[in-house]
Amino acid sequence: MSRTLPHPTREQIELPLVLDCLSDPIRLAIVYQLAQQERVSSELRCGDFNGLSGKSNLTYHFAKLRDCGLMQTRVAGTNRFMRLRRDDLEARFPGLLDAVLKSAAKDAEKLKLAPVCDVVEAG
Amino acid sequence: MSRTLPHPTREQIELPLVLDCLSDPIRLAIVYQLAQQERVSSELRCGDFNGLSGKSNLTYHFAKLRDCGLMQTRVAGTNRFMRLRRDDLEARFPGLLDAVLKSAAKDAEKLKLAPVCDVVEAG
DNA sequence: CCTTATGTTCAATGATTATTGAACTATCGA
DNA sequence: TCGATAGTTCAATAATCATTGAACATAAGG
Repeated sequence: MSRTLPHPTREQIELPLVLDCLSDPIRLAIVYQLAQQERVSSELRCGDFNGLSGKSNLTYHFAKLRDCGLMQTRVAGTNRFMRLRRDDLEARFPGLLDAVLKSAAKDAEKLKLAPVCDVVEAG
Repeated sequence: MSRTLPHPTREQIELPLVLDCLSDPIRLAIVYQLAQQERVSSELRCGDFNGLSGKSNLTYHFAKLRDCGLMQTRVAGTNRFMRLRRDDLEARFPGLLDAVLKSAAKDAEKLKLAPVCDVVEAG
């Protein structure tokens, strides 16, 4: 059916919604994992997050992340590819996403985040 | 009544709780106003926030802000003085509070935050 | 003492939230 | 065409949330 999903424009991204989205452990883990993977590929499929929760629950969280402007979803066949809206976030709220990701990285264990590799680099 | 209120230690401050606290417009306004005032005085009374909501609702939000470690409450007579736990936040999540405050400042109008130099003394 | 000003506690309410599973749609590959 | 794969939709649930007002507690000041 619809090949494109609704996303807010850069200007429509709002701080309380972004913070609320990031305050949920599952959504934070999604964003974190997305950020981790960015160097390899800017996109991940829904299925790459199946370890975090059930599929229908993930659909729910993906919608929230998309609605608040944190990530963009691209439909390709039966797959949905998602990426962080880094530039939009940075333009809108400079330094915010990095600060959150760095904070999350500090508590990676406690937050049960993907222990893949280091997300932070020295400034 | 107990003269001291319970606060989490620096190490007990957790990212999701902090983000969730900051995601509420009223609480964000409280934190913002507290940050604005910091150069003049590090503390504000509960009553200084009466413009944001009713007293009992503010008590509720103050408790959330205190419980998550964002602010500290000091009891003095019939007054409660509150301040931002800037150093603890900075130690725990470097750059996070500043990024949020800067982001909030960008949307000050939209978020109906107190104008910079305008500290209301009604009465 | 009494009054006033400060802020809390409590109960009730309506709204939102995260989660689950079953049923469903749509696409790809053999 | 058939069957497997990827993900959504829907309804139901339990939990938490923000908000309100009334009643309460405490301290300061006359």
